[in-house]
Amino acid sequence: MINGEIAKILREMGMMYEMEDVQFKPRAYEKAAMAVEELSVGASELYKRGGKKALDEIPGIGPAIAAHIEALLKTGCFAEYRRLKKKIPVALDELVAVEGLGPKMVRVLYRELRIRNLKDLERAAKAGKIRKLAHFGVKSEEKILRGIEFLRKSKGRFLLGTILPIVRTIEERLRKVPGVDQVATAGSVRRFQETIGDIDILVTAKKPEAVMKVFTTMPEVEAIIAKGPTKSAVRLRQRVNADVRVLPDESYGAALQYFTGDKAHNIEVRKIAIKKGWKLNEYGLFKGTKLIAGRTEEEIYKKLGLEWIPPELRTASGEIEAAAKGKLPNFIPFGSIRGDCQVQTEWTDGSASITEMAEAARRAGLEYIVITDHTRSLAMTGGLDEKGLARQGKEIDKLNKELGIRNNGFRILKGAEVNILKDGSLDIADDALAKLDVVAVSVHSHFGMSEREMTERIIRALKHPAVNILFHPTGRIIGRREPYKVDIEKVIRAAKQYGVALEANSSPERLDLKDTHIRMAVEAGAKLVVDSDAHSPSHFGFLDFGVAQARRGWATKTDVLNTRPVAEFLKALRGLKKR
DNA sequence: GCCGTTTTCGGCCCGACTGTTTTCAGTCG
Repeated sequence: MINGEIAKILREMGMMYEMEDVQFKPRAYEKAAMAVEELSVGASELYKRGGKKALDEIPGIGPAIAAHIEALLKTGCFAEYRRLKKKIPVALDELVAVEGLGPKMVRVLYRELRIRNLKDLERAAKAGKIRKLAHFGVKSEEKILRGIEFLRKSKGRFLLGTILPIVRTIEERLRKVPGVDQVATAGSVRRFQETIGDIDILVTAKKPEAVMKVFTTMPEVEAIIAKGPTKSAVRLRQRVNADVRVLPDESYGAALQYFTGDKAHNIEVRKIAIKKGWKLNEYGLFKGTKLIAGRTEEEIYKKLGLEWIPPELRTASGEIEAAAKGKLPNFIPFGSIRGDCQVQTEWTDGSASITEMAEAARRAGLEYIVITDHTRSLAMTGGLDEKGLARQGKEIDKLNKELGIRNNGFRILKGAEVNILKDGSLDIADDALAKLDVVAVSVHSHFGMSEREMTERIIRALKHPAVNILFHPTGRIIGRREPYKVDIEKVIRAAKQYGVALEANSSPERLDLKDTHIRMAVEAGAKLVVDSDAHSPSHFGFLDFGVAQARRGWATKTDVLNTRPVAEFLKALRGLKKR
């Protein structure tokens, strides 16, 4: 059993205790689930090495949950889970995925209407049965139906952020198979799409049988869909399908090109081949029956008169024309972010201390971070007020003195993620904002405003002379929450006018601004920052997702302020205000 | 059920918002 599955069961335990009105256990299980999810090693590995004691030592996991995990690893279940599940036998994860539905409401729906899953829920809602329940009404019934519809739209797609670690593990495993030469994942994963449908892995190897055997017997495999000499397909426990294809060396580049897509891009590229009287398929570029390119992608694009096009750009939105003219811009390189502009700590809803986050950032190759804990009115995170910010500022000064020497000048900057209130004002007083290095603002409430109201609200905040960055400008959460209604073009123009940088948030479930908005911002001459929205030390790894998004938005290094060293970054940020 | 430079027992992050209600439970993150 893998960490994700253990975490899922622990999370479910928490929800079931919540339905039972048990105190404190829900939070304890929730925390334990998070702890397991964030482990950098497999829990089963940990258990194998150090037994139950090793599990107990994980912060957030004590003797009771360690015993549950032990049982999970040994038998796949444990008694308390079985007992609770029997009481309320519903597909909890499925039902609470509906926006606005939580464990308590699920309990009522089961007790009163015997609703066990999404199908039951939809049927009952459509029949008007839900509005008759106590504490439910027409509005909640409508909201449930809207929630189901939204879920259905995003169904079958997975966040790249959740899939990529699995992909890397599988790639590593295949690389170790004797006789294997090259391993790469194509498709939407290689294109760094926000969400992906399945995993396409390409392998060159002398003995395909060995690859297929390893691939179809991996621990992640739930079912084998197909197994042949050159192609196999499996369903993974994460409910995502994965294909592997074994190819001859001379076709590797052609297959990579063919399976990386997207469809529109491939059609355009193949049209160019046809115009030249050639044929392009997954085995190569052919003149008649003669293979003229196929070993690498570069030689295929070159033969077709194109610059090599980075995978994340292959969306048929101008990249082919630019590549034909040799005029692809110098996209912001991966790994070029020097400082992270959005970092939450345990002062609010982050999981680690300022020091831990700084050290993790330094290990990730960064030179500075901006601490941007939430402010006052975001009470659920324990948002900081002016006094809290002042105390945190002192702490940061102290840490900079200590760490500066030890860490070769690594800098921690003072910042905040200040709430934009309903009327566009900020929830922190001006004199406190003046003491910060970086003031970022964002919307966390009143998502239901009209487009005009929301746009005016945000622009009023941008006009505030202390504001440097607008965080997650559209508020979307991929697959879970639609963006709020806002005229993003107007916001971009206002950001440029008032000297505010726009965030390209790298968190795999936000990616906000999204690629098309980034391109609008770049074209409008507004400046950007790419940051991770880190809430725990491992989150600095998200930066690649944001950089990929920025590349797809045609951003170059100069468009992104935090590609600069700390002094230049601060100077550039201030410079925006003076223009 | 977890945790400990206030505690091995007694605390557990605090409040806004929504939709349902005539005073509040549930969700959000």
